[in-house]
Amino acid sequence: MTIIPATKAEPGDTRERILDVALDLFIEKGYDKTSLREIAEGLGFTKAALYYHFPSKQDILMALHYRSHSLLADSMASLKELDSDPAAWADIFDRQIDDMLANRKLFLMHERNRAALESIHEKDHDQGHQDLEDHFRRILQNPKVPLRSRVRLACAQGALLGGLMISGLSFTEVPVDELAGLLRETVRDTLGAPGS
Amino acid sequence: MTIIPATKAEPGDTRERILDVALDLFIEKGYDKTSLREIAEGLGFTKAALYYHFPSKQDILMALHYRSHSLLADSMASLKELDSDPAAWADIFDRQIDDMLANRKLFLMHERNRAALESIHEKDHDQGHQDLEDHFRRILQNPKVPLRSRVRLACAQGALLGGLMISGLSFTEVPVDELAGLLRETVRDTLGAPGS
DNA sequence: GTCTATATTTCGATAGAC
DNA sequence: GTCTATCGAAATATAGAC
Repeated sequence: MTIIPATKAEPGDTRERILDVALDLFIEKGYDKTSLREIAEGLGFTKAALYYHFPSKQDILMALHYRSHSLLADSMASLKELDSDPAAWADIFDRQIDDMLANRKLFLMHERNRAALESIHEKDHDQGHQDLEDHFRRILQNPKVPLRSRVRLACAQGALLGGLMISGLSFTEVPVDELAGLLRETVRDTLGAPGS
Repeated sequence: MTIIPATKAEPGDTRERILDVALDLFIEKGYDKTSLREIAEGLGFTKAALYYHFPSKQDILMALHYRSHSLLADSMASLKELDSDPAAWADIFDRQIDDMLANRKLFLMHERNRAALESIHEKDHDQGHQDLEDHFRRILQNPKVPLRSRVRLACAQGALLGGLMISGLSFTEVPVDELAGLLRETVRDTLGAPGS
């Protein structure tokens, strides 16, 4: 398995088209139950042709993972404050909400293929691949952070994912701005009042 | 595929032992990447013996699904109020929190195998199989319920799942009562003040 | 109820022509 | 860049003995 950087070539590129088709199928049927044959059929050519663009099926999933990874780069930049200061969490979530809403499908895929993603994630130690979720996990296990704050952090992350997942399916007609506002206010309440 | 009722025979029953082993493996590796051979090895006998107890691999997953289904039976009973009265939602979640905390593994499995569960869920129309999540989905698509309430409902469900999932991994040493209290208060905030 | 085979299928991956 | 053809592995499921 080789690591494929998340470079976006010009649109219409076969490589990107493969990822788009795979993304839809991974959401609809899940990674494991999606065969390369199905992906190829969705593109109008055969299974073997995929291997010109991706050395393995896992690399297709990896490439999609890197898409979301690069999307959250901005949120990642401000992660250092995350450990020490629970009061700053809400702002970080605010930024995340925008990123995620703009790319719902990517995170829907992530949500529906946790097992598959984690199994390739383990083999990723060669790269300095610091994941947003890894960072969350570390905070949640940090005994210096009050338990109450940790529970609320875990719930806030779940609330955001839950809201996005449902919104990706049920609230497609609602303007993103309105949705973002509602999510922001809800996540803030989940995190709790700063002085509570 | 046949439907297997969630009857609990006496403990030590092979059937239940199979489900326990399968539950652990489905959480750890995911349904798709867990082979019948692995399940059988965890029990000390061979793959073929499983087929005496379950007609197919999917039926093992189904049986586990029915376990969680029966666990939420109580919460289901009070679901009729759910559509009309957002103020009553918090109470229903309260009941759910207890049920889910007492059976974290089951819902952890559910969370990590959404794709697999949904694919068998579609073939389940023969049974009058009213799912809790189905019911939620219906409310979330009901235009009579204010959008703000629907978003908060979706987020509350996500918050609960997120909290449980993390707690199932990180907060194992925390007493359930304390955890339940924190989750209750957090979910309430996620749903929002009754009069807000 | 559990075993030893074995049947059957499907899929990921490769080789090599065009 | 895409094709045909095929390999090899792994998994689900079955048949029938004990």
